[in-house]
Amino acid sequence: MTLDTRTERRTAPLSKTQIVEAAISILDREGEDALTFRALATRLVTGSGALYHHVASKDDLLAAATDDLIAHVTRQAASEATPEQALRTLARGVFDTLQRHPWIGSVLSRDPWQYAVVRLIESIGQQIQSMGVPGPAQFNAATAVMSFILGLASQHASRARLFPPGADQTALRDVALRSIAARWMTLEPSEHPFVREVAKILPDHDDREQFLGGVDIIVRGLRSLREDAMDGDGSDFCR
Amino acid sequence: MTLDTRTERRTAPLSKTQIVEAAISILDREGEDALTFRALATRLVTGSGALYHHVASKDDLLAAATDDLIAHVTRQAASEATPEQALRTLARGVFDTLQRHPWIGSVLSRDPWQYAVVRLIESIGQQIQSMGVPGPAQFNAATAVMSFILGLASQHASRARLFPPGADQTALRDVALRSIAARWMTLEPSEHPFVREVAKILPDHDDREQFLGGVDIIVRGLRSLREDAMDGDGSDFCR
DNA sequence: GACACGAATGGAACGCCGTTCCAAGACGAT
DNA sequence: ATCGTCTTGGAACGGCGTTCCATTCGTGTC
Repeated sequence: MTLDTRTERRTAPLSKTQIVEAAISILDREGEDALTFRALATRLVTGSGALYHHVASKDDLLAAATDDLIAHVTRQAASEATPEQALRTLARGVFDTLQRHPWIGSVLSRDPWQYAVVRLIESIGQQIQSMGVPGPAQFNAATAVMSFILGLASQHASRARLFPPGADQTALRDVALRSIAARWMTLEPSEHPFVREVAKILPDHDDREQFLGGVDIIVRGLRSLREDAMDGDGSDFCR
Repeated sequence: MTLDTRTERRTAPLSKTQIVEAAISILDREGEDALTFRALATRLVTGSGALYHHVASKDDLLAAATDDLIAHVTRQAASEATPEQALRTLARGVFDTLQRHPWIGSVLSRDPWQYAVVRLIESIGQQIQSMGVPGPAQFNAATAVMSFILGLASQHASRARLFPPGADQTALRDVALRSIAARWMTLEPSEHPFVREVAKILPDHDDREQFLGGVDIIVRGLRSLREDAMDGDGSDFCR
């Protein structure tokens, strides 16, 4: 018997870029959980099986989408005057990209060897080299910065899981922070002096400022590392 | 009609601690993916439905398991002489715990407001206060350290996903690192000078040393922060 | 001691997922 | 025109977290 219910075949062929773009759009507009091969197939007016001819797996798809966006960030950082500036630009760029596409956080922290991460390490490492961090410490320093960024990434990822896109993000964030601060205030005071102190300023804090504050601490640490190395060379400026 | 196939009811009652312990044991011995409510029910000789009377969801279960283990780490750090020592002990403790129970990494990075994370922030924050970091910067500093630790956590989590437990971990790690280094060496040299340099030392590096190196950088940054604040008080020692 | 009733139990069922399979169309080379 | 290869898309598979619910146990009340 013939299947007369079979739908028409598409005329224009599918392509990986096309699929990746559709995936990014779904992720941005409907959140991480909304990206399924069924949903993607519906949006591209095809079947889920067809997608597997262009994309090896869901992880492959997510890695490709993430790499697209991270590549854009590292390109920006490459054109800064001083290495410290470049490092800050890179950090800011990652922050803003995570803000706009928070699902990237999940992907970045899923596999530290994916190309998007290699891109970031390369970019960070080049700046650390130019900063004059001594050779053997360069790798440590670069991975420390990378770890810090990945930590940020996972925070953004769970923020996105908490409030999927659509609603007024800033309002939701405000409510959520207030409720967390309230919960923290109910904790045993003698065991949680710090957290209870923090709870007071939590609702008013600025994520971005806080992140850049962290970057500043690390940059200071790197400077200190370099100066200690220079001390060894007899170039102690403080004497 | 009566169902004669129905199995016997258990005599000793279930409890949340019992369930959490069984979950930890499965996670440690068979890996993250092996923990399913079906597997857990089989191991505890019960049905999956019964578990939901003691545990709200899988996330709840994972959070409870993680909190158990993290609480142990923060308790250790609390009894150190100097705050810098305590910070290092905390970091070392987290590292070693992640090494033994790498699935914790996934859980920690899933939800930054779970109690295990609050425990860590409190512990970090107390040390940062004693270090004399100026008030307004304390929160930034604590979350920076937390971010760094979460970054480490996510790296461990994906290591665990890469090689589920059972096999010879160190041998597998060695092979994996060598293959990654080899892949990095095939990258376009002009665009990846740093990563290709790193590839040479990658197979021989020590994760733990590297992590502690990162902690050192951050501690240096914190010292620098404190000294700048003291400068403002006229206590500049370098003049 | 009989009874009622809430809590605990455990197995079946639901809805969804990523992935695989494969019959059927499209199309270039011969 | 015919064949072989690549692409398509829908159905099917196995497994997941979770929900549902008939059954059973333990306990307080009369």
